[in-house]
Amino acid sequence: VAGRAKIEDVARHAGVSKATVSRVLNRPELVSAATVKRVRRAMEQLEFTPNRHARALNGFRNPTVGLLFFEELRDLFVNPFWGAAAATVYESLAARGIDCSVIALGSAGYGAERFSSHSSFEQFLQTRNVDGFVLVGNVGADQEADLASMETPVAMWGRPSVPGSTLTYVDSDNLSGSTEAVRHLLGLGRRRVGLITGGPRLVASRDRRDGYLRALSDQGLPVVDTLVVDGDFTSASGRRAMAELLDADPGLDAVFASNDEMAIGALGLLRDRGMTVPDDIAIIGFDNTAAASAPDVNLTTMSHAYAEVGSALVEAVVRGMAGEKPSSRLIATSLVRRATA
Amino acid sequence: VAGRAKIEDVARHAGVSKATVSRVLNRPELVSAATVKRVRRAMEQLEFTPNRHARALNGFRNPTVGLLFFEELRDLFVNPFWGAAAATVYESLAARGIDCSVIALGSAGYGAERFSSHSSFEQFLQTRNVDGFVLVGNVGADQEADLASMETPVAMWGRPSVPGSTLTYVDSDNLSGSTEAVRHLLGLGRRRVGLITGGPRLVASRDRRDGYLRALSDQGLPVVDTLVVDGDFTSASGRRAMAELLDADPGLDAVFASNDEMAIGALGLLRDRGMTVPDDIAIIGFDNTAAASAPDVNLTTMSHAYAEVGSALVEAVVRGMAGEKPSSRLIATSLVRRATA
DNA sequence: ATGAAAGCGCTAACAC
DNA sequence: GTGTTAGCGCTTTCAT
Repeated sequence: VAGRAKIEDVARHAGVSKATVSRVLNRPELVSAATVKRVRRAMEQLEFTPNRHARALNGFRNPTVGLLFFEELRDLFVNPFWGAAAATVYESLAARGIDCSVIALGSAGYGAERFSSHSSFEQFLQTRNVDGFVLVGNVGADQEADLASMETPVAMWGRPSVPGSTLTYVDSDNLSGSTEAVRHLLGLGRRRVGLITGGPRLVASRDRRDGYLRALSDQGLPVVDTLVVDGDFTSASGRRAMAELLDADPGLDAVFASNDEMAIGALGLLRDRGMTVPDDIAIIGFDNTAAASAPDVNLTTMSHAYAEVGSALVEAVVRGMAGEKPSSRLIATSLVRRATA
Repeated sequence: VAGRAKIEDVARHAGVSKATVSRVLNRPELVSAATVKRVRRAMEQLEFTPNRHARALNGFRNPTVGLLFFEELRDLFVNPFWGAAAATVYESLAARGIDCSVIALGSAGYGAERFSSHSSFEQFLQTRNVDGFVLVGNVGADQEADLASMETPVAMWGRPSVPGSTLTYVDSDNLSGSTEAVRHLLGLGRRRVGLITGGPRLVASRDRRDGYLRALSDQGLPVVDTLVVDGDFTSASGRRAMAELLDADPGLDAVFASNDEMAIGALGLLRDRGMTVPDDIAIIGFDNTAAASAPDVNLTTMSHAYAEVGSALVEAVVRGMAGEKPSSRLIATSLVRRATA
């Protein structure tokens, strides 16, 4: 970064003024073709690259959005769902030429705990000097409120947990999706279907449970309490939950797991017990992560429209950056039929 | 970003000059305690946050390093090895208060193909205005050369493929690691051990193959050509390779897979064929990714010292930013004994 | 210990 | 079409 050529050098080299060089950079149509050419050549010779900070200082937007990730960063890279989510956001950003600065708030990075007061969290974000934020992960209620009140545009992947939040969000329609998942099971003739939830804490988890309940009651089927078991979205918890379900009702014929990882954990247990899927028990997951399509898994699941959610999110921040007030969206999921249901 | 308080506002509010406010920000020891206090209070009241671009323009380093990822971005978030690698780099960066800007060069983002000439690639990187780069993924030879000649410090995860490259790198000692892996197999009394490689293209893959060869020849064992099969680091290829190996030698008693994913693919095939691991065939992988430790996998494998590699990489760029010429490092791997060998 | 003033590299009126 | 000039928000001599 030492001794980089500046606009003034280029100007001297090309025998024009700084302003002309600047115009060539930003609005070449205002400059005569010959001059443009001369200036461009000078730029190349001097290996000139504009200083983004100087441009930014003049209100030039060198758009950068912060990909704000809550919870441990490792999960961003390791948890298949969040990884896929982040990847589509990044790709939409890149397609629009927007830089992406990753900001993880897991304790290994900047622990969210560090931000006691509203203002210190906001300030932390302010100093990043990005033009917008896309939120991914499980945002705490406090931070959700802080974020909603910032002037920098923000768009969140997933419905806000705070009722009446004004935060712009894009989410998969988890309620309809899970309803469809369970209906699919019922359509297969299954009548004793269990649910493995993702715990009571997360909105997506509650939505998926509600879909399960709705599908059953739509068919006039009773909800059996012991057939609803909490997991925590990890494969190990799915395995445990599956065992519990089998204890509760050995005649169980189907299970809806609230995500693929838990479904895979459940599958593992069934395999170990020598049961066959889907003949003995049909299994359906949610998310359609990469692992679900592995040849020895081949899990039937509900898929997010990943790319669509990602680009809707990016569109929302971009609109926000343009001064508009973007609206939230719910995006349909789709059934991916594979071998387990 | 509109209407943010600036230094001048704070100065007026506190009844001092801009210079004093700036001093409070950067070198408070030069300002009287009382003034510092007054200014700080004014800052809080006005929710002042310094403008990073203005500071940068004055040579203030607001360190940001670019995490440059080659190949598809999805892999960063989805491929377990690269994900873990990126996470440790990010964490080391965060621990030092360095911002991280992710730049993926997969075709879905900014395809590396776009950069025909040396200078256009360099220029692309220049405009990111970061202070250093950490390279992750499989860097092409051309880009490796370009990167090596940049003034911005660069540190790469993995040995350069170009012989004699001056690029600073940090790598796991794949050669010793794989030698140890195969020795472990031999120590178990196995004598007919197969190798699933990651293909001839990648340096790490070749190093791991060389380790296999070395371990065998150290024991005076012959290398059987048909027991060395190419995969491509995916689970599916591991599965295929395992089948090939079994065809070549039904009496095979061990396999070293060049990464965990392929080992897991191989495990799947063996399971489907009703063979038991490790009794019939012992399997050892490489990388120690999260999947290897899953309860129903429990793969014996060679682990990278992830955190150490990540922090060595960050230390290297940081030294580079300080004007030093950092040196490359090779970091030892370690055997993680689990159920498959 | 504090203030005044000159830039950092660039953009955007406003003149010519 | 192109040049002149005044900032953008901050840091940093140089005075006082």
